[in-house]
Amino acid sequence: MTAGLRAGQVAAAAGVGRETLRYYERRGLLEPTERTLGGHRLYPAAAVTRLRTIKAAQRLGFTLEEIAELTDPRAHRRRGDGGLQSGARAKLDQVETRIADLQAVAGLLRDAVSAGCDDLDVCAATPACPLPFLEATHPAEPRGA
Amino acid sequence: MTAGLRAGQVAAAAGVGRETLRYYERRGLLEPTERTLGGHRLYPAAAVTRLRTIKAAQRLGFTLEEIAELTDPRAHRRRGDGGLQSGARAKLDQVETRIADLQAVAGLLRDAVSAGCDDLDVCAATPACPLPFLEATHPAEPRGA
DNA sequence: CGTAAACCCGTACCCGGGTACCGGATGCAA
DNA sequence: TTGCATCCGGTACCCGGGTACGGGTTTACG
Repeated sequence: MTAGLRAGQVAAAAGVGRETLRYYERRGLLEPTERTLGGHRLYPAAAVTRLRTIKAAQRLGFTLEEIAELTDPRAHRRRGDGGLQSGARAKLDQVETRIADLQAVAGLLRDAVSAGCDDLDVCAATPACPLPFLEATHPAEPRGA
Repeated sequence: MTAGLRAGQVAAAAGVGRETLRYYERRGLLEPTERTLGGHRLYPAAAVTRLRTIKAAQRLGFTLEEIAELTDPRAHRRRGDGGLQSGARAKLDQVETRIADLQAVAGLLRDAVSAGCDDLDVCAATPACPLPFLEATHPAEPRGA
């Protein structure tokens, strides 16, 4: 029966902004809380843990939507169906693919540097230019550097 | 003195949408073209090359803004100042950092899988959980997976 | 010359993950 | 009880890289 934490306390404890709490509630990442008579939210202490969990998952590369789906108790996953396990494996695949892409990009950048490529437009015209001017091998993957 | 290519021809040849041509022109990536009397754009053949160059640079992880800056002939770089060289080296650094981050993430995901972590909220409460619930080591880097 | 396709411009919308702003209402302590 | 901190809800804005829409021209072909 803890009296409940105020929004600002939870936010400070979890290292997020107060607005973020409302945002996560809208997104279904935090359950709607108890309220005071006046309508102010009262969070259980577990909410702080929950927020840390969310942040940890984000650092692992999960989107908020994925986190909501993987950890929503109401969702269509049954207890112990290994939702997180398979989610983590799938995410690991994505991350590894992404690493491979970036390693290819790094290779190209090294080539461009060592080829002494000074001007993209000029370089594009020389046959020695190592850069791939072909149509996107797979489209626009490495964008968010 | 080629007569000039129509927007649709250039777009098709470069594998981009027609809207993208206008967008790039607004962004300063394509120079304003000649126009017909009626106001339709007439592109030189080089525009297609230019677009491929832009796409290649994007694949290397440059943003449109960086590309504009690195390849704008009017910009403050003088001919042969190696702007692209140093740009490529800087970008290479960024990419390598990103790879390292992602490798750390992949390691954590592997840990989470092999630890049999089934439920984030539960796992977070156990001391055996390998996930970092500390405050962001460096904030939110691996987001764009 | 008629008609359909291509093109023009401006604007709004999309994704993800928040942040900022606002006026008004509440909570808490002195 | 008063005064100030906190909180409420709704909405708008930010980043990057485009895409979509819609009404009005213009061009090209038969």
